[in-house]
Amino acid sequence: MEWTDNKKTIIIHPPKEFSFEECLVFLGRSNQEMTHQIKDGYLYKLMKLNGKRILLKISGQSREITIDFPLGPLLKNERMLIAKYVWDWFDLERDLCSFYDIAYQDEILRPIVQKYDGLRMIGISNLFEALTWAIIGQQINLPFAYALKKRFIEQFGEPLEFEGQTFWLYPTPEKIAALSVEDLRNLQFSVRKAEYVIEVASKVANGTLTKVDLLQNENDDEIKKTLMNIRGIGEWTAHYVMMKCLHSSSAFPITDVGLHNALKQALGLHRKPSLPEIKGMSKKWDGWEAYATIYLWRSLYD
DNA sequence: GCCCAGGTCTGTC
DNA sequence: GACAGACATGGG
Repeated sequence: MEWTDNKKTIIIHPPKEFSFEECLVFLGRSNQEMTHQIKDGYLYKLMKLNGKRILLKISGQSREITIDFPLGPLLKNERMLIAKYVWDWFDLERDLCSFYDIAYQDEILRPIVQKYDGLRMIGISNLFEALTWAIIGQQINLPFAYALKKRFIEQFGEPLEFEGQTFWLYPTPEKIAALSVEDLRNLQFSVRKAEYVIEVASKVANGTLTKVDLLQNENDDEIKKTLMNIRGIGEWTAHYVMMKCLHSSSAFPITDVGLHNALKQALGLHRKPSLPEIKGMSKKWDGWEAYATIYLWRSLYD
């Protein structure tokens, strides 16, 4: 991790293959997003560290990311944890050179990685958030998924008012574990989805499901098995969470509808590619399937 | 009205 | 192991 600690401000020094602007486009893809906000080119993120609320105000220049703390100065240890958080958020530990090498050899990926050069896998560090967001988004269109998440956060999350804006902390597993199915039905969750979310909340709240434990697994296959033993987590969700939360570059939500549409478009097909076809073309992406997916998803919204 | 959305589970062959 | 049907709702 490369960063400079100026006490009031932190400056992150990302590796060369990074574009703050491209990441900002991704983060700004829905105006219903409540887990962060973008205003006047600044990215705001509210988080809680050891019970203390911290608001990050982030801006990107060509070779650095600057983080300010509008709520007041932080302790040295807190600043280090925040630097680490942002470093992981933008997946800056990863060396993208070999991905770009592979992608430039591939007819499908080449134009896309050229176009969105510097985009990185934006993470969801909070396991509970990653899991529930994935469950919420299952089988419904994205705008509706965002609408559900927005209601979920506004109903059960924690707000912070600052300079006329409201920032939100994601609901805690403890709070959600105590809900009834009916509480979530009121937000237009299906009965099934409500059950899944509450059950996952219970597991996280009672400590039987943790990020640390998941990362203790031997390999991605073991992590996947562990996740898929949980009700509501199938193949797609397991891979999504491995990408977004556990930093797996080879996770591959191959059944994803968005991925299918992106490939259809990239290849100029009249139908969506079949699973065997996708397996065939993804052989070239070995080890980088998650990044291929991120770039293909990106190609869908502009 | 019909089909498709960031799928998963259950029951059946 | 493969496959149909149910699940809830919104948009085209």
